Amino acid sequence: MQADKDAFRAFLRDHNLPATPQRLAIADTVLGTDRHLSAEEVAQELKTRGASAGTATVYRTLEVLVRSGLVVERDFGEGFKRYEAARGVPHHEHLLCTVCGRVTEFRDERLERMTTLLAEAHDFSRQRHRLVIYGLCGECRRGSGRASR
Amino acid sequence: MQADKDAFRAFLRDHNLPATPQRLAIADTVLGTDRHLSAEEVAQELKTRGASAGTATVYRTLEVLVRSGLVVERDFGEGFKRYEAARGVPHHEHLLCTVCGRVTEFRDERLERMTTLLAEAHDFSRQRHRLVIYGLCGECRRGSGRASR
DNA sequence: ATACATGCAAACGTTTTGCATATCC
DNA sequence: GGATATGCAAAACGTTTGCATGTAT
Repeated sequence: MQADKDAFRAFLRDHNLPATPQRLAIADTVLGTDRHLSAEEVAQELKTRGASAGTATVYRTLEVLVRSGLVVERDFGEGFKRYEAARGVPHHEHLLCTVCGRVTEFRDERLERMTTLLAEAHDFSRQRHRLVIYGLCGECRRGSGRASR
Repeated sequence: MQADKDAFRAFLRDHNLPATPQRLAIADTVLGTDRHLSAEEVAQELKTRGASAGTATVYRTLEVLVRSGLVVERDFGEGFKRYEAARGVPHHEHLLCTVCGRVTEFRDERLERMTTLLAEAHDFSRQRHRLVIYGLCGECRRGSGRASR
């Protein structure tokens, strides 16, 4: 993910966008975790590490990160969006624990093919798809619950 | 769908909920179409047919309809929710045209099974899943576009 | 009669925007 | 120095809630 951080600096440079401390801190936060953070969580995380940025800056920087391709925006129907480091990983699906909110990723080739075929069967040309499986993660099922994430 | 409307009246009766004209009009609107309406579209549709209801009433009635099981709430990540007549149809997936917003449904048994297996493979116990395939519907691909839906 | 629904307007949580000020290059 | 970012507060968006009033049974 150091590579990603460098890539972000390069992106900023290439687009004549100032590399401000806020931008770099936000990028560090999002690119340095495999969690799927909400904008609010990003802001909190910043404070934890001593940095900090106004809400507007957080949103605006997340937008830049998404444009750079280094971060992907996700909507799991929770009423807010989450942001995930792209890590050059191709498309994948998500499992969302309905108790603790933990997000797990997985990739399945069959699914990729199926969605294309299913779309065609209904006279659609597939652009992308999104699968979220809601359920209980192992920890929560076993009652060894934790607060969140 | 007349059956559904009757079922809603029965639901109201059984739960000692007054069958107000607003509730019946909203139920008629949602149960009488196979479209996936947003709350705002429901309100507009009401006006079109001479009826009308305040925003709060629309939302509150949609909630009752969902509780009755006659309507299902959907979130396709568009920033708002849509409401779909359940029609006794079991779970199904959705195709969403990214140009005109048209929603098409389909059912696939393999997918049902796959999601359960995929969840298990990741130590999750599946509760439900949501698959949305985004793409171009036939009409929009052929350029015979239409305004919305 | 009485419990419940309605409509309005205010509150909500998330995200966006306007603008004066501060910062990067 | 000049373009661009920041932070704040206000607005926007879909949705929810409080409350005075109206209505179904």
